[in-house]
Amino acid sequence: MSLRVRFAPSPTGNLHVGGARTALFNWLVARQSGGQFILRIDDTDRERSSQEFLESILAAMKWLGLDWDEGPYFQSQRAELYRRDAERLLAEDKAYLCYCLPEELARQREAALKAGRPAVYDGRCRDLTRQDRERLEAGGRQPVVRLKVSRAGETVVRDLIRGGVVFNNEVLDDFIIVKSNGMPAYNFACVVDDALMGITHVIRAEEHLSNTPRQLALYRALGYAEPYFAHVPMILAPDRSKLSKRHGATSVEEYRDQGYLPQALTNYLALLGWSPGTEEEIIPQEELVKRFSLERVSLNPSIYDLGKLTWMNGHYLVTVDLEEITSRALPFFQRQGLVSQNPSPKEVDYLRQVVGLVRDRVKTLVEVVDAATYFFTDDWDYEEKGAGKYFTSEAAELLAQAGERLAGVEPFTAEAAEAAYRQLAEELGVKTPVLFHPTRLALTGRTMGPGLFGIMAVLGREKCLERLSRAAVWIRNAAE
RNA sequence: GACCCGUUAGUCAAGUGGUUAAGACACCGGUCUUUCAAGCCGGUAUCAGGGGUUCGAAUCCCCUACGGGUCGCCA
Repeated sequence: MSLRVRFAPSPTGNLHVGGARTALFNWLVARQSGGQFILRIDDTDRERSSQEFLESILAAMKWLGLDWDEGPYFQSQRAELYRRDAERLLAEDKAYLCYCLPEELARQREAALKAGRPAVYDGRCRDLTRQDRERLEAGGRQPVVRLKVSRAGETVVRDLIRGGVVFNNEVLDDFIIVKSNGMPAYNFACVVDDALMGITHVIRAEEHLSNTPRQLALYRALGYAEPYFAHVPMILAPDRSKLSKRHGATSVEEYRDQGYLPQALTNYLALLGWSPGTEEEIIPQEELVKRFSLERVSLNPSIYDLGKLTWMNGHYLVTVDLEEITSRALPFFQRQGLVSQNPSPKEVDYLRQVVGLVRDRVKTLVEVVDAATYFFTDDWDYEEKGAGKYFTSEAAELLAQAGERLAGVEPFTAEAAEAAYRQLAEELGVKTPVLFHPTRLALTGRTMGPGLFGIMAVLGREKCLERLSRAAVWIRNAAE
């Protein structure tokens, strides 16, 4: 039988980096084994689920290249399935109706916690008579369904990552499987779906490990085959707390919008909690598919390190096809109004040259834009410190001469411009930096950036001459 | 509080009884250079603590400490 795994987010928030990693691990296992990756939406919480979050999760999955073979299935549309199994459990006397009110339960729980007893439900509704039930229902109470759970013995969770995890069944109680509004509770819906969908490996975050004995009890009560489990460690914030908003971006879409590449996020996330066992760090998705294994997933939670992600992003920024980087960068330029909404092929070609020039000195697509604004607009000032240092009256003369020299360069290429510049420096008896620095400032307004002659070639002769003379004028004005 | 999982440098981590305890990010230095990066070369820094077991422990066992998770009619 082929392997079947699933990712089951609940649409109550955006796709979190932790969720994304869980999805990635599932996807890798499926792709590696030729099995199926199923997407299920756990939307039984009607209050908190929203269409907006659903779309955002789907978009993030697609952006990461995590395609699914089946689904998305929606738990909200599978009520019949849960009802059928709940009724079966009731009929087989493996479950019962409970009329306790949430407030009563909360009070009991609190008291138990305070007294140092395990906070388990005492099973007081287990033996309600028909008369009891009728009386309570007449009083307007809507029952929940609870599973009868034996508290004898122990339950062993066979986990592919941590081996057997033993739980004393004392910690269990008759937990709720159907809420009073008729919706299935998480553990129940999850087990019914996983079983009915033929899920063979449940790969999920470690926070679910403590829930697993409950789910196992359900598999057994329902007579369903148990899957393999693999609980992957959590991803923590730098202060070792749960990753949250106050630690910065947490959702995949935020990273996308901040100019991170899916290649980088995928690679980084794969290495958070998993290691190939070799010295490699840069492992693209296709390679991950071949190399990934649950056995090599680590047991300890890992801390999210934005710095390393950023480094990796910088790496992918220069190694991924220029064509792809350009098209990913385009919306960032458009957002700044530097490139039109429907760019002509000529504009795109220009953009490609610009991106090619600046991409190896920045880390994100946002930085690509920041590093390249002067290619698209003349609306900037000279960097103050640089102007003080390089825009001397002598420089004005040099820039004027450089302009004259550039005017005659044919064809106007980076190589030809450089040759002309070096020759000019020699003729004037100045060291090349003396000529280069003011030129860079004149052309870009900045003291740092890509190779000077590459800039010239992309900018074009006309623009260069214009900016050179503009700088010369500026210097003379400043001198007065 | 109870239960479960965990603990190798600031961070990600390799390591499965005998290693000079890999590698990467970050940091520091050097090199290259028209600038800034990148690249290249080099450096600082790690086995939570305590007991065992053993000729020998980062590796096996126990305790403590610390961190995380669960204990919801959230998922």
